[in-house]
Amino acid sequence: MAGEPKARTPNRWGEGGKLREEILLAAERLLGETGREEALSLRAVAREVGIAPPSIYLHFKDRAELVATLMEKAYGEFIAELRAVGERHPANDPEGALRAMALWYGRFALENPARYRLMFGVEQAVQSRERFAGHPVMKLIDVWARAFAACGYELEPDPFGAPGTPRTRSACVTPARMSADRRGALLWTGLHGITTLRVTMPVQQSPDHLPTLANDLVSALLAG
Amino acid sequence: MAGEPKARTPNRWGEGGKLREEILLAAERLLGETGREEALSLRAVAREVGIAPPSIYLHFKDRAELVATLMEKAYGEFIAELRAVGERHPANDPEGALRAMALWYGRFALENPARYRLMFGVEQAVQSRERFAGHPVMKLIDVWARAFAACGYELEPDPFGAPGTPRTRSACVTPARMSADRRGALLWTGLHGITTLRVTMPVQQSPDHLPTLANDLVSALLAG
DNA sequence: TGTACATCAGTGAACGCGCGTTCACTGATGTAC
DNA sequence: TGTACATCAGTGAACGCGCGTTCACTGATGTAC
Repeated sequence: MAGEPKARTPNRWGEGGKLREEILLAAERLLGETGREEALSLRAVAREVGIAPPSIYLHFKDRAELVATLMEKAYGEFIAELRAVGERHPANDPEGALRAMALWYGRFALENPARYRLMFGVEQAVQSRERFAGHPVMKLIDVWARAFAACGYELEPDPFGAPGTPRTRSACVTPARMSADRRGALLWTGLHGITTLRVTMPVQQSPDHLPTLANDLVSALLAG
Repeated sequence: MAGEPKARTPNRWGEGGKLREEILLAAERLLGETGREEALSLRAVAREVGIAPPSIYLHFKDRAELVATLMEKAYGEFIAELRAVGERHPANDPEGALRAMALWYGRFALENPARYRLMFGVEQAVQSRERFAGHPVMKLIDVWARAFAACGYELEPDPFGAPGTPRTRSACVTPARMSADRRGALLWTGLHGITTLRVTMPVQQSPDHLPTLANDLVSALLAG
């Protein structure tokens, strides 16, 4: 009935690592279907791969380690692609690059909601400052800041240096000219807001809604 | 050891409804602690109230109905309070009202993450158009649009009228002057992005970060 | 060329857990006659 | 004033489920002597 439940033959000696990849791929597949990391169970992954549940423990310490691995993979691929989108634009059109990146970000979030949630969902909240140092999300913040810097705005010296670094007052009150970092943060958070609300609420479904909002947002942040 | 496990005496005749309120309050309390609707179990609620799990079924058809009730309550209170924040401002300072509302929105999200998630979390995604008609979130969209209208921007005629209502081209491409509705949508999504990312990533924890970002966002949207 | 042993890849059965929900019930309070 | 009955508020025990994880194991492949 249910296909071949016990067809699997063990990998050869030294090829045990192949199963690790199979597990990761199956987990990504399931995540794409169910949408929520919390709904991803080891037993479901095992079923998807066609192995016994304990076999997963040959490659991952526990469920948490599997999820962490999925997350790192997702971050790595996402940031690399976002950067690539910007770099594909001619260097003399930094604003176009910014718009293209914003649009790609929005599209990715809408087309891959599960992956997006895996990275930026509340479940994945970074608890401690220590774990945040070196978190891949810092690379993302940097990508946005540099994209604005390319448009002529100034980078802050070291926005993530020592915690409690005193900031000048002009950086806390609305400054005469917002830094590239702050513009980047506003763009990112704005895009995040647009896309997560869009996933949640199917409001104003016209297909050009996302591009329009994203474009308006970039325009607002390129002004002044 | 564990207090009084069977102290409860039944309510009087006609006062069965009291338990319903107790259940809702206990569920809200638990939600505030655990943070995630999915982690809210009927059995945990029953424990919190001090009743047997089946007693919940005297007042709610099933788990889904309990959660739906919690959500409606949260929306009602949230929107009423947001409106009130705006109305407390003098009528000749609509921009100040807008800033106050934006700030209150951000504070609420950060201080009540569980309630916020209950309303705007991805788990609560509105599936169908039918269920969206009359959804409380439309009231929220309206509140923002009217707040911008008070600042002198034009309201769209009927943004949520018949689906597929043809829009003028100038409303889809970046228009010469953005409508109050679109400004409202950008502000809402921007605030949503700022706050959800803030909950997730404790980046740049300086206490005035949220006010500054929110203020910058409002400024950007009041320009032009 | 044989054989004992180590290592590898993977499994079957079981554990204890908390869950949503159903069922038949208990005991107090009201009502009809 | 009594009594049979209806209604109300709530319970105890059980159901079947899927879960993460542990345990002792199987059987094939390599290695030392």
